[in-house]
Amino acid sequence: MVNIGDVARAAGVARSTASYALSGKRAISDEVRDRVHRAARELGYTPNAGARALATSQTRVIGLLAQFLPDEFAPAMLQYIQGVTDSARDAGYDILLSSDPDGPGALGRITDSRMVDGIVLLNVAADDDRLPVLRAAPQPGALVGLPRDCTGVDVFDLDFEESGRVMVEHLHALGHRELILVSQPEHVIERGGAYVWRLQDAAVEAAASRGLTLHTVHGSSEQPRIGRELHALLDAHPEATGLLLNNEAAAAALPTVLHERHRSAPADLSVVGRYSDEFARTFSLPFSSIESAPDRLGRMAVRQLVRRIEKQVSAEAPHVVRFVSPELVDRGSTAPPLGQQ
Amino acid sequence: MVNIGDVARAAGVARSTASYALSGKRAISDEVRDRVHRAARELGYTPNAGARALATSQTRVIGLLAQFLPDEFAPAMLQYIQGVTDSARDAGYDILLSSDPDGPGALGRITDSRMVDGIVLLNVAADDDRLPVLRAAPQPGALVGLPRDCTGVDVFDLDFEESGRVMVEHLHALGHRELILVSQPEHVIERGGAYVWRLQDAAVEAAASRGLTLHTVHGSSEQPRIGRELHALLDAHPEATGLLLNNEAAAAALPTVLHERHRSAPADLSVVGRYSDEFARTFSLPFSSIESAPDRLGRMAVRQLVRRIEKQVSAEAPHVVRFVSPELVDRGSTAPPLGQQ
DNA sequence: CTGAAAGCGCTTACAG
DNA sequence: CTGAAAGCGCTTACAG
Repeated sequence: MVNIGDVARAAGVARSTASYALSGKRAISDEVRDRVHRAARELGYTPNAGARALATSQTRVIGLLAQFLPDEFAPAMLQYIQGVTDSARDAGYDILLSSDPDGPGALGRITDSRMVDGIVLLNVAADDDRLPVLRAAPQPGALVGLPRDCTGVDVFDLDFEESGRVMVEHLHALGHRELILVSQPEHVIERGGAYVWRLQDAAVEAAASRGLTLHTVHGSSEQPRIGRELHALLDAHPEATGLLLNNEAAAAALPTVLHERHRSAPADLSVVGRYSDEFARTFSLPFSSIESAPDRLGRMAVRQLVRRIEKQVSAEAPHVVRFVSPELVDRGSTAPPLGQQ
Repeated sequence: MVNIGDVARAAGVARSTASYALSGKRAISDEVRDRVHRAARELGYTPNAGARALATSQTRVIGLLAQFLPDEFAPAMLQYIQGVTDSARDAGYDILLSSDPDGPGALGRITDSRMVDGIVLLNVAADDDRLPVLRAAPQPGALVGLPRDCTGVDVFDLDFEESGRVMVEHLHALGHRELILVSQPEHVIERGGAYVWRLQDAAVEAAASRGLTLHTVHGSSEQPRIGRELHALLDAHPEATGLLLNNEAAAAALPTVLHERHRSAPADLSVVGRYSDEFARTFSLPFSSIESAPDRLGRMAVRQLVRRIEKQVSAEAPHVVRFVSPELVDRGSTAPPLGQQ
């Protein structure tokens, strides 16, 4: 393989000159620069990444720690990965993807061996066991998801509290008085999925302050079980006129459930979910929803991470905790309840 | 950060001795070995990946070239990525993930800079423009998907021809005489998605040789359009009693379509798809299907790639083209046609 | 504006 | 069984 020595020789200059001509890090006469560039092109020169990393302590690689959890809905996960991967590429970084079930172990190995310049953590739990490792690492880290303790990392997440409020307020404004909220399974909470109760608690409070009845329940994340649960739920609360879904699997199952009950939204039931527009299209979901913005969150995390890596923001600059405001995407699945139109 | 010199000093030996003690590549007295290992552990030593790569020309990283195409069904893609990522980890390799729309460019950059020891190509087209780049690269490559020309790479794919035959034969054996096959969109073929016509041609031939009527059609890959297309299709061929789906979006949309028509499988229509069991569970699809085995294919590709990387198979050893035999997973969606039970 | 040299942190022949 | 040294391919102070 051709190295910088070959390029230098072909251009008739020293290796250091070839390096500077290529990087542009110091003034070079036009003539020499052209000769070096031509030689590099003709020989098909690409710098050796390992050597460069060794010399500069920079790899231009970002570590992406994802976890494919059996109780998470995989298609929803993919969009975060895409957002991170795409924006990393735009910023000139490659992605080292780890889905090792041993998150702390994989993270420590990747950071200690200096394979990456920074880390993006997906699927962050309230007391995420990867966080101590990340804080001890020399590289900066950005999270998608809100942990209990945000010190030492930049954090990005959907504003789940506000999402819960928006859902309730939207249906309240239309005249609904009895609602059901289907959240993720309970073991997602046990694992530290704080977004579940963040949305739920806010929804409960918003409902209480408006004198609404709100039934809360944890749905399964598996098909076809969640379908049966939805049937049971609608049977149990025949008076409820509004359904809130903070559970992707429930949203994906609902169209079939409604068909089976010969019901439709919004005629018989107003429905508001919480998922991305991409998700809605993939599953052909006709329900209005709070946009969960996975691509945007991934993009924000990478941007801030790159700023830290490239010292565009000082290491002492305070870390940010930034929430994306929920936006209700109207797909026409809500209306005033029956008898109130 | 602690390096091998620190470990050697702490253990009171030379750096070379520390290196050998850690790698076990030559005989070391028990006492020295223990001292070195203890020092490494106490200091928290992890070798610098760039330095090691520079010295050994091995990175222990595999490049994974995926493409998120707008006309591909994203959830199906994720499973291939998971299969590759998981088995790479099991073999002791990390994954560098690229989803750059400029496949050849990204591939060339990654291979030329020696960031990876080998390459896995996903989503391979008949005349894939990444293949010339891969063949010119010094690293071995493994593909998931069959290109027209397989020279210089190891290839793994589902046996789509046999899949088409199995689908037709299965329904023929049950007594069906008129079938419909819904394939992927036409532009998937134009882009080089050979699996579309590989399955279709084989199905057409199998049907012809048995005197069956087989209507073939290209379905869209978007919701809700594919749903409307399915309705139109079933309207157009009221005599057809069997439906074959080589189109994930169509499979995902079919339950709703059947509900809307007050039809069910297998009572009114026998249905056979081609997708993974994981996919069936995610979308709660009740249709029997040819298992597309994305995890298994990803695993096979990585295994063979690792064998080449680690020279367990000589560089001259002939490259393999291996097909996974289709297995029909019975979910009870096929039966003899109406009036023949 | 350009070059000779040191150094990044490893591994591995070469000596003993 | 162990050590001193060279070398992998870069970048970047240091000199001129």
